[in-house]
Amino acid sequence: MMKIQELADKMGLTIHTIRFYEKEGLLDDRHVRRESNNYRNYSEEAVERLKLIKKFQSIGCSLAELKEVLQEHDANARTNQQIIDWIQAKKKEIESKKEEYDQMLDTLNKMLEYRTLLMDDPQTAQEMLKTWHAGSSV
Amino acid sequence: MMKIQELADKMGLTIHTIRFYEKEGLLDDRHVRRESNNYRNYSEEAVERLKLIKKFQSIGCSLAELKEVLQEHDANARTNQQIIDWIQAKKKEIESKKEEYDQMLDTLNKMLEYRTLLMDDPQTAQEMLKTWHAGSSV
DNA sequence: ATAAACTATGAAGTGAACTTTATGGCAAGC
DNA sequence: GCTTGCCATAAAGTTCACTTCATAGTTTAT
Repeated sequence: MMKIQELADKMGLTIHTIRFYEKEGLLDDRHVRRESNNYRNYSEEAVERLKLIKKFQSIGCSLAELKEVLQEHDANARTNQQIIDWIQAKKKEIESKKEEYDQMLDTLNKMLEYRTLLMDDPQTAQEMLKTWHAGSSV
Repeated sequence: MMKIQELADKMGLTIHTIRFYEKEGLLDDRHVRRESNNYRNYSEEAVERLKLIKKFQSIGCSLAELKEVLQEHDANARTNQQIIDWIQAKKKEIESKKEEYDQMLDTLNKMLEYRTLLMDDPQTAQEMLKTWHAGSSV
């Protein structure tokens, strides 16, 4: 049984964040109870809960999504196949975000190519601009 | 010379966004002037300006960063070498974000491996859990 | 002439995940 | 018994890039 600051230190969170999670319904009375003085009192399960929250955050879950996932986790409501499907959907989500970054990198590489050429061979660089039809420089 | 809705249509933006950009200092009187009725009047330079804004947004620039970049662009204040350095810094920024996503994918792949095994060979999956020391399931 | 459509302004709202502020009740040490 | 420090709550603030709202002046079409 520990108080909020102890849990915060243990988990590398602030006490504000922990209270915030509780307000958002990510913790319930398996994790927090009140002492006679109204102070919050956390069980070991709270530690595991916060680890789980961190794990799901680390795979790109929003708190809203996390709340759903945790509710189903608590209720043991999903079959293994459903979980597999969910993981694969999450993978696609992240892969498509990665592709966005790849496009940014493509653009940046083109800019870099142009700028590098501009140092070494300004004439050819000029040609490049026309080819690209890149109106306002790069 | 065009009015705001025409520019918005041409650029695929809303009139609100265009006014917002002006308020943020991304457009100046080379791009917008006022008619006698106080309506905004946009030049062709405005079109180019918005294209430039879109280009920089597409490589992951915030509006704040964009503002800086545009000011220096307007003043012709950066050498080619400085621009090259900037592009490379931007690339690193984006690559590190990509790495975060790679880590998420790693985790998801491990989860998937475990869950798949759990369907095919529950016993071995149990072993896996112990090896991972993954406290609260995966 | 009147309604519809476009323009203007400033302020407030959105969403996500916290953080900060304001205010005040307990507790531990000296 | 007084200060220091931890605990409590509710509400507001933060960041970003817009969007929405409320209100009102202007222009165009019928």
